[in-house]
Amino acid sequence: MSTSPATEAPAYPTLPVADVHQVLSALADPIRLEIVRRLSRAGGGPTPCAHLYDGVSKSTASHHFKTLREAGLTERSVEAGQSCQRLRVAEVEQALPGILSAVLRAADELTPPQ
Amino acid sequence: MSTSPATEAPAYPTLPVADVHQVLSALADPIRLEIVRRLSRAGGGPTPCAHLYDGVSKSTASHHFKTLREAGLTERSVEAGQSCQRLRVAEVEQALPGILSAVLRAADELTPPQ
DNA sequence: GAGCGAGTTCGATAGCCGTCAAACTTCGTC
DNA sequence: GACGAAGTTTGACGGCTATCGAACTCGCTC
Repeated sequence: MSTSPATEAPAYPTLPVADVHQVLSALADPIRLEIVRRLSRAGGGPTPCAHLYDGVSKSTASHHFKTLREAGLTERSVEAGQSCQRLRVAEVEQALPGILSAVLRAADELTPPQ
Repeated sequence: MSTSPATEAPAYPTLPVADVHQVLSALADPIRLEIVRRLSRAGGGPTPCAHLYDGVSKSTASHHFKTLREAGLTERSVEAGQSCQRLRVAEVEQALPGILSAVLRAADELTPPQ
């Protein structure tokens, strides 16, 4: 049944940062970690989905976006008609201090950005 | 074939600290993270296997020990006839600075020790 | 409003992972 | 040497998860 709100849709809810297990699971997947890296490099602003992944299908990427969102690592927004993801740096840092920055640093040492 | 060294057995080889993906996967499992927490609380010394887990069978625990060892997080030794595990704090800190300490801190906030 | 492009959802599938019991190994002890 | 305790390995099983194509939805644009 289509509710189709006439005013505005909050789209997808932003969830609280999950516990350490769920966050580590989310970051442990190479594709998801790469998404997080690109979001981080984008400076914390909303980034269009299409810029965040390579080598997997759209449906797979969408699944990973959902996983990251459910872990509270990202949130979704819509900018000029296209779906964007944003890394919730401050919220994650507050909930799980030091983890995100340490993981991003380690990933950069493994495979430096370009 | 049993080589049975007369001098001393290095038992199981200590592996290098694995990449960030494998380490995060190892730490993402609740039972393994609890093992790591107990090893950390033991002050970096070798700790008998039996003190490191509850609620799972010996074989499952042994499987988790192996996973941690393969990620380079722990190493095995034998003290007075019983098998012990040791958390490789310094090695992990050097390979992946900040990750282990941040994860342990987050775990302590989730469920404080006793 | 017809068409299009970008994302998401839906099934379906294959592989991985956590779990256990049972068998085996290796100690130490009687 | 026989027994027992502590760990490990093996084999099997169930559930979770990453993946894809196809169908669907939602905004734009013409």
